[in-house]
Amino acid sequence: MGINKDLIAASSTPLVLAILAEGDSYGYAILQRVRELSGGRMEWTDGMLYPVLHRLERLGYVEAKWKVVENGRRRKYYRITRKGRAQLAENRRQWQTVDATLRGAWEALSVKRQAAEPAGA
Amino acid sequence: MGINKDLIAASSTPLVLAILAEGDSYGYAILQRVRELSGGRMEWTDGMLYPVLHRLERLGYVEAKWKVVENGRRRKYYRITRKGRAQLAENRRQWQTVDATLRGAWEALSVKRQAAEPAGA
DNA sequence: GTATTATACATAGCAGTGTTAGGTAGGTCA
DNA sequence: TGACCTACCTAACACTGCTATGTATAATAC
Repeated sequence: MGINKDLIAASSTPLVLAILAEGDSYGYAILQRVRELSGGRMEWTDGMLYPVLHRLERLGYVEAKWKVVENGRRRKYYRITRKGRAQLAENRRQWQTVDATLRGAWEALSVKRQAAEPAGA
Repeated sequence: MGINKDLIAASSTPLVLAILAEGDSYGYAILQRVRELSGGRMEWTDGMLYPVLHRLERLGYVEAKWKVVENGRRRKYYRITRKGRAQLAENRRQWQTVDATLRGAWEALSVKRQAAEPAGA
């Protein structure tokens, strides 16, 4: 069911940056957006997201600003920086490289399987 | 240039298992196969691969056997187990879930960009 | 009025894992 | 003799997600 830890680690930065590239957002809303984008198949915990946001801020990929919403509740809004957009593009390129490699490996398997069982064995 | 650490971590298990599902292999050859499958874009170090192989063995996903080749050199061949094949299928499913989510996020961005710059601005 | 849930942020300690660097050893070729 | 490739292994380090916990306010339910 759940997505394993390494995959979460690999996807958290590009996914958060991509969500912020859509527009400024804050922690809680980002969690919901991830659930939405994944069709409910990815469920991030807030305990893992906030450290990610802090790291992105420390690296200069995002900037944070406190805001008070109508209902009096305070939110920390994050905005992607120019540097963050460059990082997003780089992350995306790397992901696609690895994805192409994995697909190649899986393809090699199915080709092999077909060769071993010719004509609907 | 290089692929970042988290992506390596996320892809190492499914990639090694997929390579072994093609047929038994050993450390050095696996490194070459990764380079080949990625078109030279992924370069694993042996220092990261051997711990991965040992972990997969500890988890019961692969079995190892020493062999002596014609030239007298010894190699440790790895074979994927039934449990390893199940893990490979699960890893593949998870990867595709995350990949679909990321592609959705990128797609949302390009749609947004087109809306902001209509008719070739 | 009070308990529960949802919103909203944050941190501490634990465990897993890639990186860097180094070590062992045999074969090939100039 | 030296350089390079093959072939395996490990240790110390740094990073980071996970789990658990804490704080606080608003909305909802009882």
